[in-house]
Amino acid sequence: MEPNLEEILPSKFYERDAHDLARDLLGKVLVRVCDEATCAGRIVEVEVYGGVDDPSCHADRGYPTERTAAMFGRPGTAYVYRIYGMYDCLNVVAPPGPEGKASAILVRALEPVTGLDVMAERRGIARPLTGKTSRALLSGPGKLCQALAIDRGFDGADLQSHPLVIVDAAPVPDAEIATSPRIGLNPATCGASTYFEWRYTVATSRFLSR
DNA sequence: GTGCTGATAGTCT
DNA sequence: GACTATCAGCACG
Repeated sequence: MEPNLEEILPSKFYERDAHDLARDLLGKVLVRVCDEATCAGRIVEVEVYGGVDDPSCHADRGYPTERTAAMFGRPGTAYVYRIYGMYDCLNVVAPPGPEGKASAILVRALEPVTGLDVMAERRGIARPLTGKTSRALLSGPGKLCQALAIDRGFDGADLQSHPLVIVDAAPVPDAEIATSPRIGLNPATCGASTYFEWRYTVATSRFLSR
């Protein structure tokens, strides 16, 4: 079904438990409006961070730093950080957990919807796209930020106003949602949280990060 | 298909 | 000074 790129998700959508929110973000569409084109992708993979004690969460220490301040902001805003010196990653800020611990949802992969040409150009991928190269457009947190031209300028930005919004689309049935451990965590520093199944994916999608 | 390596710079100790 | 919520490219089977 074709998403309505005008139907922006309201603040109320973000006002609930981060895990419920993460499940319901699956299937919604991230829309990036820029001069060249409107680019959009359907969310098919997310991970929850924080909300409770979670050493893998950047905000686990409980107070904001210059980098993590946005994670302590209003639900439905963006937290964008740089990783490995070269990639930016987009998170959706979620409400804090019961003990006031900050929480956010990392957007890990999207299924291309519109603006494929512009996204391919930003990613340095040759056109025309094939099945294989279209998969490479948005199948990872660093990749999707590159394709949608999302950088740390969006840190703290509201996801309910252009040029970056999340719009409504058909929900994903529970039967199609899979959970698994989060990607890239280090057991030495993250302990048991390394194995929490806090990664939510649309199991039927061929556009996942792995 | 799997697995390893290097690139790269900001953040916190 | 150590570490990192990654990716592309290459080797290998």
